[in-house]
Amino acid sequence: MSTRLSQLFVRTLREDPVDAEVASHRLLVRAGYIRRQAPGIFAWLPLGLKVRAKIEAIVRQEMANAGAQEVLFPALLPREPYELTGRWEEYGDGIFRLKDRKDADYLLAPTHEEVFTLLVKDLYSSYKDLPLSIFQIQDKYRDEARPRAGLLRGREFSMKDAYSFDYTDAGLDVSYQKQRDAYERIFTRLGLEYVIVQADAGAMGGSRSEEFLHPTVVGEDTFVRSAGGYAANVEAFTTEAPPARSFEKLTPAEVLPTPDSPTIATLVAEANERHPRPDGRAWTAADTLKNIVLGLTHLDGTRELVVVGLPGDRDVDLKRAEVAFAPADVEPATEADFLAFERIPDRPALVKGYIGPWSETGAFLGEDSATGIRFLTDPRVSEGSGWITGANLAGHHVFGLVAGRDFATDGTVEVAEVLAGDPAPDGSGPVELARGMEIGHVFQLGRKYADALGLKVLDENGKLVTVTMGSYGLGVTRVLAVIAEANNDEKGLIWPRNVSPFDVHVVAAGREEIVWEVAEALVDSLEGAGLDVLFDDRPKVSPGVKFGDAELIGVPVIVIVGRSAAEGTVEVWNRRTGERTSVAVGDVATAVAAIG
RNA sequence: CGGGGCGUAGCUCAGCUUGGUAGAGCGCUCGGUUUGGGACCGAGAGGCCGCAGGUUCGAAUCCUGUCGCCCCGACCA
Repeated sequence: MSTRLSQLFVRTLREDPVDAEVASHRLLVRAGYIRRQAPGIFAWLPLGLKVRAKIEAIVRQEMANAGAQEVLFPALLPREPYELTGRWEEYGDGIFRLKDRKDADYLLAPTHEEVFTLLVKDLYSSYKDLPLSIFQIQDKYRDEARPRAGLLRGREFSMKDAYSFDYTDAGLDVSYQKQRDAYERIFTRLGLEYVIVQADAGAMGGSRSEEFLHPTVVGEDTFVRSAGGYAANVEAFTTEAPPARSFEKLTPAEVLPTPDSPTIATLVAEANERHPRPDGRAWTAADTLKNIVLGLTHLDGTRELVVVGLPGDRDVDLKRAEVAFAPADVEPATEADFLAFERIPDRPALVKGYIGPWSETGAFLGEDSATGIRFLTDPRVSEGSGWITGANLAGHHVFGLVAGRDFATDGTVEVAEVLAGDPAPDGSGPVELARGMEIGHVFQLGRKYADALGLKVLDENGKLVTVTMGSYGLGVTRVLAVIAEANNDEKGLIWPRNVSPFDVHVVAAGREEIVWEVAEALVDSLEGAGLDVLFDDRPKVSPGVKFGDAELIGVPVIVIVGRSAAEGTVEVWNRRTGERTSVAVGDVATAVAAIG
């Protein structure tokens, strides 16, 4: 096949579009792959569609390898299935809803678990039909609060979503592994670096969940990884508790005056000045126990105050807190929360800046304490660890307060921020923090949807069993953007060969008749060799413009037919390395094939 | 939802402070000259200056309101 640039529906832009910040967005628009229609919604031009189709082809091959069959659901769906699982409400403002002429509710599907489940229920009723894996490549619609970065977070995006159906947990493990393997092959073929991180399975009720993240500074997720191979989303990171220590040699706790020390920084300074450590080492923030009051809003609307205690050198990571307290909503306690607490009879006052689990009159925090406020601590607050913390008395802290001896907790909680250098929970060394973009997610859903929608089959014993499911998402248009993000330079895009819109970009540079004759013949022969050729045949366009467009469009191999055409040679230009070599016309196909 | 910025030609922008009825570059059309790194000359097409009120003899410009967009944050399977 070949396409003449003079005929291709495209217009490249000389300047960067003003609304594009990240490289992939900027370049895909500039090079004429996509055009914005509305925030987070894009039209696809021929170049963009060709790349998209190549990515889809790779995905389809690997889905077939994994034994999944392709189906296609509409993007426009009725309300009922989503009503059955509660997601019509749960999604809130996150979905596009619409009504038909009879005032019936519809939505543009944000994801398709429900209808996949219902279709299987419709067709299958025996264990003999399982396992089953089916998938589609379909557009999803989410009314994002803030679409950003072009294709990286859109309101309309293409996703490959696969679902597996098994009637045993062991079967689900096998199906899950097949998809997981397929993802590894897909991203490897696409040349995309990826890290598989443990994800939070949380509110979805699943048992196993892993995300494929592509490390990139424009990524939206923060994850951690260790040199020893541990990787996890920060939401899923767990902290190893130090071993319990004996209390025996520890000195008793002591209340000391610390006026004007409502913050950790002032407390540490004051402690070092007025109450230096007996061993001569300086107090640090990590020696203090910071007690943060959080306000939880439970699903039934009730409000609960919770205090979390964590080492003073760490802040609460609200994303981790959301996971820890799911499904409740979490926010720092508000003034209204403190006022409401004050109005409860027979409760001691919370002294801001001096809150702690212990007071001279007994336990202050915890379900069985004077306040009755639930008190959870970071795993580092292990039995036998000693702390400086608030004495619930303005201007006073208690020093040497020992967990398990002087105060008790209602349990541990993972809400502290993760810092670079923290030890990985599997002992594989200290972790580093990195940014990543989620490009795939494999997820053992378990029986949540099958339960809600009544998907059961008869097993070998003639008993009805609920099917267990997995869901496996891969953002096709996001992957396209991520590839563009990872493969460009200041001149434009540089596609990997197997997703490039064309195999080779032939540029005719020069006005001599011979240039055009040689170029035409070359295009024919490359086509004959099975290559998909983009031919810049524009007659009155200067070479500089053609070279610039070729670099912008990003086909990895460019062939320049120009001043040496008469001698039967052309230049083969490796877009990625910039290297240009003179090649006899007859050897071009071989030279092109040699460039990955 | 909070913070910041911006709406003038297809694109990137100037003009607004100090009101006088629309500009540049690129792109596009026609003619000619050019042709290995975004050429040049000449002639053109193209804008309800986001929208609605108001002030004024007169508003892109001043005032009020409104809508929209972009960026950062919150949120997000």
